[in-house]
Amino acid sequence: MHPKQIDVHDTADERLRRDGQRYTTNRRVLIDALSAADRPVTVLELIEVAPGMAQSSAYRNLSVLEEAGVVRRLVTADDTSRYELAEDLTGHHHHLICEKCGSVIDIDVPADLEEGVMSFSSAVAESHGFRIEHHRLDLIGVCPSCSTSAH
Amino acid sequence: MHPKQIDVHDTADERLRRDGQRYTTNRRVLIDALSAADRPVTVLELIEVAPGMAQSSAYRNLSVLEEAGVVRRLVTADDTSRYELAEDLTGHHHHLICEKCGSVIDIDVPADLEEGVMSFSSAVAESHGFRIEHHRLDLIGVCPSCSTSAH
DNA sequence: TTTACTGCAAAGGGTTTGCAACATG
DNA sequence: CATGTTGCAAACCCTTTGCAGTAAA
Repeated sequence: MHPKQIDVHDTADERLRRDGQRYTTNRRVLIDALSAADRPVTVLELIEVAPGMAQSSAYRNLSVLEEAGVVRRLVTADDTSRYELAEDLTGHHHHLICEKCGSVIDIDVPADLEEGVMSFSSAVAESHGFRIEHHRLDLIGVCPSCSTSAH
Repeated sequence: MHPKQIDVHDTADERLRRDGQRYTTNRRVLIDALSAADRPVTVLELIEVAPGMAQSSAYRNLSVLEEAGVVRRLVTADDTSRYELAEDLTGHHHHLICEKCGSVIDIDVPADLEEGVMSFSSAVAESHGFRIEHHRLDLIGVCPSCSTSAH
C-alpha cells in the first residue's frame, strides 16, 4: 500500500540521530508500546507497560521523541497528555473523543471530506499568515461506557 | 440574522437558575469579559480583567457556567484552560491554533465543508455507539509572531 | 434562615528539573 | 573520556478543595 515499507524503529533512530540523540532501550520500549496501541495513550499507561522506567524518563523521552517528530502529543478533556506515533508513521487519521472520561478512538475520514479540509486549510494559511502544520477534525461526545454508567 | 436576538446575560441567568444557581456579579463580569473577547481566553487573562475576583472563584464560576451550558472550556498546546461563550450564543466556529504559544484565533468554515463534517459525524455516531455532541475542526500551525521570533 | 457564593490558604496532581550515577559512541 | 541518559526526589504550576464568613432568595 505504501510506496515503501517504513520501519518505525529505523525511522525513530534516524530522526533522533539527526537531533544528536540516541535511540536507547527506554525509547524503543516507548515506541513499541505506542506501535502496539491503536489509539493515543497516556503517560501512565505507557509506564505500566514499561516496568522499571521512571516517570521522569518517560516524560523526558516522550518530549525528545516529539521534538524529533517521531511521536505527537495531544490533550483531551481530562488534562492529561496522550501520545501517538507521528502521522507519517501511522497514516493520517482523526479522533473520536469522550468528553466525560477523555478516552480517544482513532477514526478515518472520507477522502472527499479530507480534501475539503485541505483546501480550506490553504485558504486560511494565506489569509492569516500562519504556517499551518496540520489539522484536527475531532468528533466529541459521550462514549457508550460513559452514557451507561450513572453520571 | 437570527430568528430572535439573544441577550447573553438573560440566557446566562436563565440557564443558571435552571441549575439552582444564581447569576452573581462575579459571573456577570466573567460573561462580559468573554463576550468582549473574540477568541478563547485563559483564566489568568480573565482574572486580570476582573480585579478583586479570587482565582478560586474564577475557576469555580467558570465550572458552574460550563455545567449550565453558558461557556465552553478548551485546552490547546500549553496545558492551560481557555474559555469561550457557548456556541449557541456566539455562532458555530472553529479555531486556528499556534502550537508554539498556544494562542487561538476564531475562524469560520465554508458551509459545504461544514455539511460534510455533519454527515460524517452522523455516520460515526451510528457505527461507534457514541452520542456525538459536537466536533472541532482546528487548524494547527505557527502564528506570524512565533515564526518571526528566534527559536 | 436557608442555601448559594465568596476569599483565603492549603492541598492536589500531572509534569518538569537538579543532581549524581550510569551508559553509550 | 566526553556527552547523552537515567532514576530519585524535590520543585513547579495550574487547578481544586476545606472552611468560615457573607449575601441573596
